[in-house]
Amino acid sequence: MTVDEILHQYDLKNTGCRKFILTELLQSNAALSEEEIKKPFPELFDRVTFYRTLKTLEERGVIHRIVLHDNTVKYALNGHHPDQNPLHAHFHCGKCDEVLCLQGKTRFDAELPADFVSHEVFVVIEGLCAGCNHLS
Amino acid sequence: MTVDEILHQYDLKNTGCRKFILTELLQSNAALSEEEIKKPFPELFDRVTFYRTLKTLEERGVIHRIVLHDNTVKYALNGHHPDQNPLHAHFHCGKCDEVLCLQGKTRFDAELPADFVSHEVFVVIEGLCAGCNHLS
DNA sequence: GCTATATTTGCAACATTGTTGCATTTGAAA
DNA sequence: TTTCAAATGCAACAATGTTGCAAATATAGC
Repeated sequence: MTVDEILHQYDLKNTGCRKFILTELLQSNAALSEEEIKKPFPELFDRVTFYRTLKTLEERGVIHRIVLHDNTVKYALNGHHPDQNPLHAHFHCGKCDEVLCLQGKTRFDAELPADFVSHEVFVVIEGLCAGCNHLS
Repeated sequence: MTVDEILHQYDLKNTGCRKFILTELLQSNAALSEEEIKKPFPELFDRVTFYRTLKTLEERGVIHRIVLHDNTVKYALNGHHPDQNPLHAHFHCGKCDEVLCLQGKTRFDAELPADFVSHEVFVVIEGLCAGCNHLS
């Protein structure tokens, strides 16, 4: 799946900022913060353009936001197929700060109070990744 | 459990801002945002004092932060006994914005990649509470 | 390839929240 | 009552979120 194909599939114009963001996310298998995405060319696009482009990509379902417990935000591409799974689980390494999506492979149950309805469940696992775990 | 008892138990000075915040949290069975805590007396304490007091109370283990998927933060008292449970689950009503702690009553499993270690798990369930569910 | 048009972008400006330093005030122990 | 570490208020700054508007640009139709 190329960047151009993704943009076409979601009926989005092929603009510089979108191509840049999607290219960075495609190259990385970890989720990236706005700052991490910008890193190779910090001044290439205006702050506001970046902000609005990320918002658009999220609203159209191309990417999703991951909010960590320290209040920082990372972004990752959605799966190619529209994601029907209401359980969004991510792993955050407290040492190297890397964030991974845990697709499937997770299970969550909750007894909610009577008449409560659950729409989506967001899970963040804080811990150490394999690399950082070995170093310690 | 009174505010004074809590402060004494955690070996914290009995100051105005601390008493105010803990009183508000004790009265509410929902988690509260900084703004919601301040609501009755918005100008009673300086913004910075409020910020630092919340930080102190969190560091000392009196309260805990809940980071929602929309990036907002709420605060709630910890249980009286030091919380050893690494699973922190909360419910957020998307309509009335109320946040509840789900103590126990939740179960989470994840197959992490090899050699990954989990320390804490933060869960936020987005949905509708009983009241808002009935109205819709 | 050219034109028209809706969309995207950059800039300025402002809002909100997080954060630090420092001088003053205050809680509580002696 | 005195003393001192701790808490508070103020000023200031940083980071992030957000809006309005004019200029630039992607693409659909000719």
